[in-house]
Amino acid sequence: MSPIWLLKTEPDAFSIDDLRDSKNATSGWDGVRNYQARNRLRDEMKAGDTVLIYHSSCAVPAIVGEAVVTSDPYPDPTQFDPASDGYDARSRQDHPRWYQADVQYVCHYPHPLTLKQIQHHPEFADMELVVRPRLSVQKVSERQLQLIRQMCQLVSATA
DNA sequence: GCCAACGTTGGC
DNA sequence: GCCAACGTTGGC
Repeated sequence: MSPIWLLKTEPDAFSIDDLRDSKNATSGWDGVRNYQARNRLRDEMKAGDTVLIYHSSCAVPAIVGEAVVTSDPYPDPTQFDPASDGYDARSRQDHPRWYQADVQYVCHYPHPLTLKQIQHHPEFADMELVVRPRLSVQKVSERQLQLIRQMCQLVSATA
């Protein structure tokens, strides 16, 4: 079974609204600069995978909606761009260090699931968001996905 | 803005 | 390969 992903983003930098408003409602999920997150993205992410979008470092940290992976992983071009925050002088064109995948907007949740709700619900006690909050590419179980959709009053997403 | 957690770097 | 110093993340 393909994994369900939770991708963290700071809405001040790139929010789910920004994703929705991107061309074709699709954007490369660039800027992952952590090896564990990179390994997951590069080695396990596949086109068609379901994505939950999480807003961090903001007034109300929460899972705010869904997206879908629309490409297999490929090298993050910002690592080669000296003008980019994501620039990495150690990256070589023939040996990229950082990867990304394309992600397409699916929906906003009518009622985002706040971190506070997640922390207080026993079903989410073993969620990576709770146990390893800093990892920026997380996995969510099918059971947790269904519960998240229920709690956000979205029974079925059109993915 | 603070600070705890934790990932990365680099000297040895 | 160890580990201290340092940098970053992200909730509060």
